[in-house]
Amino acid sequence: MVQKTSETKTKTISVIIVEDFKLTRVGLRCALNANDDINVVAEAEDAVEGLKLIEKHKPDVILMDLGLPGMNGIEAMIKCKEMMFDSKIIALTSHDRSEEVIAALSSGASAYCLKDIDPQKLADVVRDVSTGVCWIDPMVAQMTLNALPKVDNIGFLPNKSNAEGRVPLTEREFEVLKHLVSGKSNTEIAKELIVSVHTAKAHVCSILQKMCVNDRVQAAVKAVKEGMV
Amino acid sequence: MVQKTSETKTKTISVIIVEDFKLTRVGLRCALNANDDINVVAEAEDAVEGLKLIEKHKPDVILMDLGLPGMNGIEAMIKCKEMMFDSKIIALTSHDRSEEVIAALSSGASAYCLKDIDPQKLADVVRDVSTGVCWIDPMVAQMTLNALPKVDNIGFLPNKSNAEGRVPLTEREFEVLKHLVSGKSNTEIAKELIVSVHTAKAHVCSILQKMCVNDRVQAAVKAVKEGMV
DNA sequence: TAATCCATTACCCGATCGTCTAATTTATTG
DNA sequence: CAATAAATTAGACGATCGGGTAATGGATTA
Repeated sequence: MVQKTSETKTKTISVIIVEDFKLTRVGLRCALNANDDINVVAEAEDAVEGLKLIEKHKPDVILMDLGLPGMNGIEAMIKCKEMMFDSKIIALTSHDRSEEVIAALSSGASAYCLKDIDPQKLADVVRDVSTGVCWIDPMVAQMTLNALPKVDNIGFLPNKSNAEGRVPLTEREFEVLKHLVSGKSNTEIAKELIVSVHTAKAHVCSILQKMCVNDRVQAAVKAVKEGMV
Repeated sequence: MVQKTSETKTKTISVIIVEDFKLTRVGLRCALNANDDINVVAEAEDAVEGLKLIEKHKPDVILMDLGLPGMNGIEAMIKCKEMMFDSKIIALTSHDRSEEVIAALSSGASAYCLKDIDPQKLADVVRDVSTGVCWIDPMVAQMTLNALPKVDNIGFLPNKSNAEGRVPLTEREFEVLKHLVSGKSNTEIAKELIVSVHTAKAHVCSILQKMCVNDRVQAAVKAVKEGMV
């Protein structure tokens, strides 16, 4: 039994595998289940089935093959992000085409692994990703970094009033924020959370103050840009 | 003595630390040298000294603080990349400003760590990065991924009912959209563009329809996510 | 136990929003 | 020239928003 080195949490990480090749699927499951802190809770051989299982199990991590029949992995990830779980997605493929890598990572994947990855390394990635880390395979890391907008700005003075005075949102407020970002009105948010409109408004007000913005549009934009949701 | 889990190489990873705070420097060195596969070969307290040491030792991995006195970490990394060693750089900072993260990663860093990282985790990152992995701290992972060009813009998805049925915005509408994304009210937008509120409202209405959204929040989020602004 | 934070609900009020209809002017294109 | 699209302005409507203030119950913490 293999143990983690750095992580100290003991919580089991639930994983769903979406992969069309049965053999690969079995391989992935075995490799991951060999770790007692990782538990493969379901498997799917296509995106549609995968999405159902994801909605049902709300796993911590999703292993998503990109070359799926029918709906491909990219589309699946986009739909996956529309459902509002915070499952982390690992894109798994044998391709190293730049467009596919960028497409995957910009569509919801937090990690990109090539299929020749060492099984034990994959387990490490699953752990990393479950904590929110972005992990990109060496073979495609450079092309990904190259795709980032270049910054000519050599104006980096430590004027960060940002991280300092930041007041953290409560869990409930985060829920509200997610709905807010999706464009819901206070009434709709209230309906979603099964509370009164007054409550929703109160949360929104609190969010605006904590995020130091004047209205919900600024809050939504800031949330998206800073990856809060 | 801590051992790696996944990696099987036995080669020692040489590391150079560039960090102005002596205390942090000592902490980093101790944390890393506690691993027998990692060897801190040199330390510098500013970028100039760091570059000299890097040229001399050609380390596998460079731990680069971004907030250095004099030449900052970003500049140092750019100069570092001009020398053509394949040293991998880990940007180390306590800031989580989006611009700084993107700047670092697009200027040569393969990894971005916040300084509150678990020391043992940092050793894992050093190992990962030495193999070419791109590793990004959970706190800033999402904002980095958001900075990648969107799928729609790279035409990965062949179907795209989106790109086809999409009605293009006029120039004026784009102007309005930018202000809208920045959280301005119709009145403020009107003032900016030196038109009446009615005009601003008309444009916004038109934008909402063309973008197939119900309100300005959805428009703003969509605009940001799709990199329209 | 007292204090504090959070979630919840409620009411009020002015400001803003989104949609509608309708009109004028300018520019471009057929 | 005629037609079309874009930009502009206007008034009016109901819906929604954001900011106050205030109260209650539950949970956690000092």
